[in-house]
Amino acid sequence: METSQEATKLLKVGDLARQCGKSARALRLYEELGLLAPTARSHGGFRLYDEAAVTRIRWIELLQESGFTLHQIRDLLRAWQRTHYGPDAMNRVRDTFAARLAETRAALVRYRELERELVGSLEYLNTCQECRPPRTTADDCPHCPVDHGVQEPPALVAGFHSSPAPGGGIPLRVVTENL
Amino acid sequence: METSQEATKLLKVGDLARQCGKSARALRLYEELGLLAPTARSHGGFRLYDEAAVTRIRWIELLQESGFTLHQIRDLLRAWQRTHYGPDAMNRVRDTFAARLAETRAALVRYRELERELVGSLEYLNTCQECRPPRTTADDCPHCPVDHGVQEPPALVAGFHSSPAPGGGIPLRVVTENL
DNA sequence: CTGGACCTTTACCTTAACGTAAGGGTACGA
DNA sequence: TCGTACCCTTACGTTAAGGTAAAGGTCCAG
Repeated sequence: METSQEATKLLKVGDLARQCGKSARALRLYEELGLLAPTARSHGGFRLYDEAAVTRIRWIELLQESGFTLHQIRDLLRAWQRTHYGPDAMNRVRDTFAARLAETRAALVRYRELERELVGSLEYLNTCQECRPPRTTADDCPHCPVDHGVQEPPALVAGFHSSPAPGGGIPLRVVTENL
Repeated sequence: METSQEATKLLKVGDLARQCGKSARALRLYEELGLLAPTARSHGGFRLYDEAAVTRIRWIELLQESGFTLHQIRDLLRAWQRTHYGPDAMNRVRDTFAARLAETRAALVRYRELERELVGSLEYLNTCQECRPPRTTADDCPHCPVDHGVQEPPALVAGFHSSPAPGGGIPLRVVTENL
């Protein structure tokens, strides 16, 4: 049963794809981008992967979820492979991670702000719920019986008013002499 | 000087674009998508905007930064405009914001995890810094003088090893009889 | 040795949010 | 009445990460 190679049964793209929850197309794309290579090809040209490929693909997925693009992952991989030839490449790897960390932290700040904005907007929309339809300013809702504590509409809500609906008709073609 | 209309000087796309830090193309796109409409057209067909357009654009920008797509913003706007005809549309607006809030919170969780991952990875890479080139496992770095406290490589680092460089040459075409 | 499942490459399609260019008209100061 | 800076529409290009199709070759169980 055992050939000259290891008997660790090799996988065809379809098998590998199923095992990783990816499409065969995706795996070929990864190869095209230099992220993944089959350990061998069958006599007839079929890609054959070993178990390490599974690890690699999971890793790619993880990095993708971390916000890296496939191209960045490729660069990262290339840099790592060049660590054989000096520490510069290693530094690039570390820098890339550091940059991503910075971006991640920036994203955290932004998302926290956004959360506050959304909560505020929802609060505003909810307090105004009984004035149907609710309007953005107190002026639009003059005899509103509720004394809602929220005064100025949150920024996310403030933009709704004004500006004609673009879907309307032909926008009036005003002859504005003396622009 | 004052025509029949308000004398609030109207802006041409270019002016508006400059004032909002957008391109004229973007503003036309917004119009095409139903997000923005000029209050009028000049005799010759030039778009003419009033100051409300600035507010609208800033709002669009804010929503975009909040993770909404332009199409979603359009839907939001349409729903709002239909609040005239019942509370259903209003509910859709509120639901949309609520959904976004949920997604935002999910993103916060993900990013917090990611931050930990990245910090861990950087820590790992830094402790291994003096073994040039650093390797992922202690085995790869046998006579490393440093007793680095970090043992197993973080997931983000673990995927570097193994798998041939796809850029290499023609991958060996092994005749694997008896697959 | 054959059928059907799977594989190969090549190549065009998709979505978002614009960029850029072409070909031509407009607004307005000098 | 220019000149020229700006505007109009139409339409194709771009990037990311694949999807999908076409035309054909391969693997292997029966």
